[in-house]
Amino acid sequence: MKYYKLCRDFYERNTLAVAKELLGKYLIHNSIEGITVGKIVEVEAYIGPDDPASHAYKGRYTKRTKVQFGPGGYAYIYQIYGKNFCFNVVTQKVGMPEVVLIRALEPIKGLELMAKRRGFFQLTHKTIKELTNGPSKLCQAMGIDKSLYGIDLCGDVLFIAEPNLNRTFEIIATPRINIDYAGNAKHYNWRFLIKNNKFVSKPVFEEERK
DNA sequence: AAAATGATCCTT
DNA sequence: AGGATCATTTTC
Repeated sequence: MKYYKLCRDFYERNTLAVAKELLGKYLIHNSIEGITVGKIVEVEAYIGPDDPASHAYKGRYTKRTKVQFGPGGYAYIYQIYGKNFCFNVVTQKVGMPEVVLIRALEPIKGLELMAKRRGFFQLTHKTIKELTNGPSKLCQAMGIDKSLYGIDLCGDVLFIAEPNLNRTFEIIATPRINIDYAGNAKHYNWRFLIKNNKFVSKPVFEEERK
């Protein structure tokens, strides 16, 4: 497969720009079990100390959020609701704790390994759709857990690449999911997804669009 | 030391 | 629509 790996310069920019440009890119994990690849179809931006939905709100610096404060292009992985992991890419420069949460992938390669990790016994249209259509589902399918916390995405284990293809698509922006506690920020359209893609975590209905 | 809180998932 | 489930953070 031909692709162009994204590195520091790509990540250390405006977070909303990075979020939108991540759509259509390939997330690749070279693990001991094998290689898995998924196309990014849904993301959310979490933008620093002023964003009430961000783990770094008001500059909160803990063992968990530490990596957010470093340079862009590193993996921010955290555990939520006990068993589930979420994978984010750190954006912007040192001292700016901003990230993009990867919320859904379209499975591209290593589907059998993904199914095995997800506990599915066979690949059908139904199970393929359930492989990576959610932030924690994709972590399970891709073999991403806390052991990869802080890993450099400019390396060869876990990284994002631009595929050598020229497909175009429309981007839809909506409010972020499950952040009702975030006050006014819950209305910001900081969730981005590829229009009409079947692998997003939650479909966007026409009547919801302004 | 104890309580509160989920950037979710799965089943009903 | 609700329960599971437990690491992480916050509060006392």
